[in-house]
Amino acid sequence: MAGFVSHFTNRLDAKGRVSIPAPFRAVLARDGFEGLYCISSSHCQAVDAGGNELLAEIEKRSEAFAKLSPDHDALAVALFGASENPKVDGDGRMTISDMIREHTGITDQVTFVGMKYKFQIWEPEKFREYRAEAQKRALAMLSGQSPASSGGEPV
Amino acid sequence: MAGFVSHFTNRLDAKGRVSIPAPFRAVLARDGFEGLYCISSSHCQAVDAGGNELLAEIEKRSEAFAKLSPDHDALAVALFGASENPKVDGDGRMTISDMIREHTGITDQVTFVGMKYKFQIWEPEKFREYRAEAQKRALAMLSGQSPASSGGEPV
DNA sequence: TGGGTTCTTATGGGATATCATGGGAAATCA
DNA sequence: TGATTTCCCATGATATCCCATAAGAACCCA
Repeated sequence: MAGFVSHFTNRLDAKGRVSIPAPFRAVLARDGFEGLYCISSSHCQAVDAGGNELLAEIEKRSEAFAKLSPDHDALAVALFGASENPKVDGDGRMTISDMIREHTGITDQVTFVGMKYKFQIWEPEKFREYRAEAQKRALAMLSGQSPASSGGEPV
Repeated sequence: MAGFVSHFTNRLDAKGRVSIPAPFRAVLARDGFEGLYCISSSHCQAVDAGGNELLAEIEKRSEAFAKLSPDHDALAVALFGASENPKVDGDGRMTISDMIREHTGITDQVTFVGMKYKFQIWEPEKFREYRAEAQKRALAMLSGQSPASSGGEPV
């Protein structure tokens, strides 16, 4: 499988529920995580979501510091305090919590963006802006470092 | 096998399906990838498609950055947010998504262009234009012109 | 070499399954 | 007990599966 890829926009219903895109559910099922792991992104108005693979990545971060140390505590609060573990109902829907609403500005629609090992949850319009920016940035990053691709993509 | 070579133009049916050329299907079968991996090209109105070999190429690009960092996120959105993982039905057909339609301008016909480790999906007329340009460029490169002459980004 | 035969391939279309979404009813919480 | 959450079912739209067919390519055998 190719992990979380592509992006989808779904509607919130009157009860605050939204369908997680079916292809993403398939990836989560394979990952084996119970429900969904969510954590507010520290550098943009989106929420990171995923399963064990994302969680492992987060944990790796705090492992760099000795447990019980002030640094570790601070990081743990920042990371896990900003986390949630929403349930997924039998029809593959999650409810958007107040925390997610506040952090993302989501009102009636949700955009899910695949990022391979995780996906992000965005307010659609904010995502469009971020995406345009990300594309510019990606182009700059890739032409800066990749060995052979600056002068026109090799066939 | 020689990878994806030659090019083919097939018709879209009323349901938005199109047959992937049989020689390409043979290459994909050997590659072993589930379905098809597609990603919008950042520098022309085409979609890159392939299997594990293409995916590995894409993944290599983001490996240079630490996961969860702003750089990695931006790259992942640009790359994997613009990717898809379409199924291939029992008759070797894929459906052309809205994302591909918008990016390529495809309406009723699709041109598949072999590029060895991947192939591209084009609107036929746009491909003809691009091809004429590419041939000129190739000629210049082969006859030893300075690579700087590739200056004008095509399309 | 020629001509018939079989396979493969692209394409069409009907039947079926899946998905996103809505809403009622039961369960849970405060 | 009132409000919210969870579970379950309904529905329309879309996607998928499966089979049919026609044209062309490959094959075969005299």
